[in-house]
Amino acid sequence: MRTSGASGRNRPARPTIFDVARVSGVSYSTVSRVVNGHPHIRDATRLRVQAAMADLGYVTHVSARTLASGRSGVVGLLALGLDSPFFLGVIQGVDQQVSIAEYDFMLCTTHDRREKEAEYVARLSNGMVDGLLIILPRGLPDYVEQLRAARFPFVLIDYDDEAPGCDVVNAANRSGALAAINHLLALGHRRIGFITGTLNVGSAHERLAGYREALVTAGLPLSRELVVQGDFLEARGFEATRELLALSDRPTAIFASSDAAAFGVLRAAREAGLRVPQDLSVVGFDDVPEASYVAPSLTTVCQPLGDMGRAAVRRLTELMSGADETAQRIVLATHVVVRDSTGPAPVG
Amino acid sequence: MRTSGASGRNRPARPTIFDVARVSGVSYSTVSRVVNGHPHIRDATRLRVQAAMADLGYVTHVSARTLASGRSGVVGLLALGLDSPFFLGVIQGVDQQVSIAEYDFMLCTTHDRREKEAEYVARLSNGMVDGLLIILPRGLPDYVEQLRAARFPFVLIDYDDEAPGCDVVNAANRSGALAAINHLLALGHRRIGFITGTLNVGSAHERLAGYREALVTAGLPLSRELVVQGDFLEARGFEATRELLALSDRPTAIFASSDAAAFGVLRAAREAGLRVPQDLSVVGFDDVPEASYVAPSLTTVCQPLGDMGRAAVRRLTELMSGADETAQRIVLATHVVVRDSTGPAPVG
DNA sequence: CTATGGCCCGCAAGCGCTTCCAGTCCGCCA
DNA sequence: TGGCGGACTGGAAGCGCTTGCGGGCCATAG
Repeated sequence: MRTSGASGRNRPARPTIFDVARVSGVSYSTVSRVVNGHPHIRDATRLRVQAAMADLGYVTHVSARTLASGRSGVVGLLALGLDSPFFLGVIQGVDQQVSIAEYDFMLCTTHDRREKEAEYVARLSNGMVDGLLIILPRGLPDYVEQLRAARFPFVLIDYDDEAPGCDVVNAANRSGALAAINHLLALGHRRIGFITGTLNVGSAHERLAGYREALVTAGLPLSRELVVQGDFLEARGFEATRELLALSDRPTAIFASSDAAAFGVLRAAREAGLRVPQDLSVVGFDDVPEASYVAPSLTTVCQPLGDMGRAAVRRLTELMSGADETAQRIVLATHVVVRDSTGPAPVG
Repeated sequence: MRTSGASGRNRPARPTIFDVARVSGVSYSTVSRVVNGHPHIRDATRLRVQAAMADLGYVTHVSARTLASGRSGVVGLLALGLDSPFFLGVIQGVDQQVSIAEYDFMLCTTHDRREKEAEYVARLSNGMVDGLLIILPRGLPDYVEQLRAARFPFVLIDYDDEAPGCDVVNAANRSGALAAINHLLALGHRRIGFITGTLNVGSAHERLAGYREALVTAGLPLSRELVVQGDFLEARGFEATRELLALSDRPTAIFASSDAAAFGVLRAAREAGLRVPQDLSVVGFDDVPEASYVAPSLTTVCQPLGDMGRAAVRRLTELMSGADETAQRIVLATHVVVRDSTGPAPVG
């Protein structure tokens, strides 16, 4: 008879299904069936087994189960890092929905070391997780094609480019930016500065595209000088604003690609002695909590980060359960939240 | 000869060490040795094997390795949720250090369902992870004792209570609060309001204790009315401030147990027409990025969140590598960052 | 009284890997 | 020239679990 040995370590050995089987007087496969809720188990047997499990404190060994069944019950999330509120918001939604779907959740960050990504993906997709969420900057890496070829379930998040055959969830970045600019146009602004995000990120491009589209539609010129490269962060937002305010014909409004950057705009405006919104209107993007309680509170584009995470997980669970429908792109709506940092353009 | 079957699914089968062995003409155990970098492998053999691995795109199957070796190479982190900047800061540090230590990182959140924690811990500690970091609110649950009994490596984070025999990493909450109050006292403040955190969290208690200690040391009375229950969040900070400002003898300074709550204080002060810091001084706790760029910028107690995460991982790796020293409590220093939200107490 | 079929349940064969235990081979010393 | 030890490699067992297959068992039908 097989028995659970102490496995060399001096840790007390955990009971296995064999121990449970012995105690409850059934075979180990019956124990396995009880654990997995299979039908065709006599109630009396099931109860005996469950009692024995409780007695011994049996806990299933996830790796063993994974190895034998080929399913791990874990969803992986691959992200660059944990710094921006964007990641965090998405991750919260993911976390929530994953737990609802009764999966576990493995978070992997690559810290910008792009070359490690492929390795991670290979390892994860090889038995570690049943499905993968990937928060992907611009540009489809090779491993995406490999995942597709291997028919491994995965969903890309915040990927604004073309991704043939891939499931994608993202926010309506372009139309959000467009709506923000239209809001400013409606207030009479004609010279509107734009601070971009990190341009190796798809969403940053789309926001820029929305800005341009709005201006073009309104028949306004696209001044190169009004678009300043940023990086989503406060410090750069501050500097970029100084550049914009130094222009001979300074803008009356500034749209930043993130709330953090917009906070930098506010700080630069204060420093320059400009009142917001009387002298300068400011719009952000994200709608982080702080946006509503700084002074002046920030007009911004609300991006449903949590919803994106949840939607991605929902789609992924569909894929994992074998729904082999054709790939879809899910775009979640954004909307402008008008607060105190925007007002009518100054006259003259 | 063993061969890697298609295992039933219609996914292309991943190559195993058997395939690599066949291609490179060695035995599978030799392949395993090459993979794990064992000594006593002839260079020529190693190269042949490595070439075959590259050829076939071999990736080790983590569950199989875990099952066979008893080590998973994964560190688990158990937290209530991902909402507060506290968790996030710690998690970033953890993430960073885990990756340096060449481990993988599994994040588990319990969403306040305390009853699920024990289950999680049991599953994780049973082969899923090699060590566990636990961000624990007040009160030691049973499973901690079980982990200790099983000699399973784990570290508690932000646990300010007694935890005999446990490794703990936390910030100097009490002395941080004490220093903050002393800062206010030095500015001449005598009536200082305090907004607590969620009191089921150890650190919230310690901050309160620091507040009290500072007042007592200064020979000032502890007015019950000056201590208002909060929850670390902005909205409650706002309300609590309204209560404090409604007192007949209103405080000239307010210390909030978190920066978010302090932002609520600032908002309430604005609404009440009070100038900060001329009419009211405000101090927060955490030093989140926003603290430095709101107006007025926030005087706060800086808590080295990332360092806490890193320290916890370092300690955990020690424990996992068998350094069975006696448990230690690592307390990381906090310090007051003086900014614009505090000033001399108003005269009269 | 026996054939039939549905419930239950046990056995064995793996899942992909690590690791102990024996080898084999070779160079070297006596 | 025989033996010996070290470097290197192969085989087998086993980690804890799932699952296909087959065989008991009982009730019902023939």
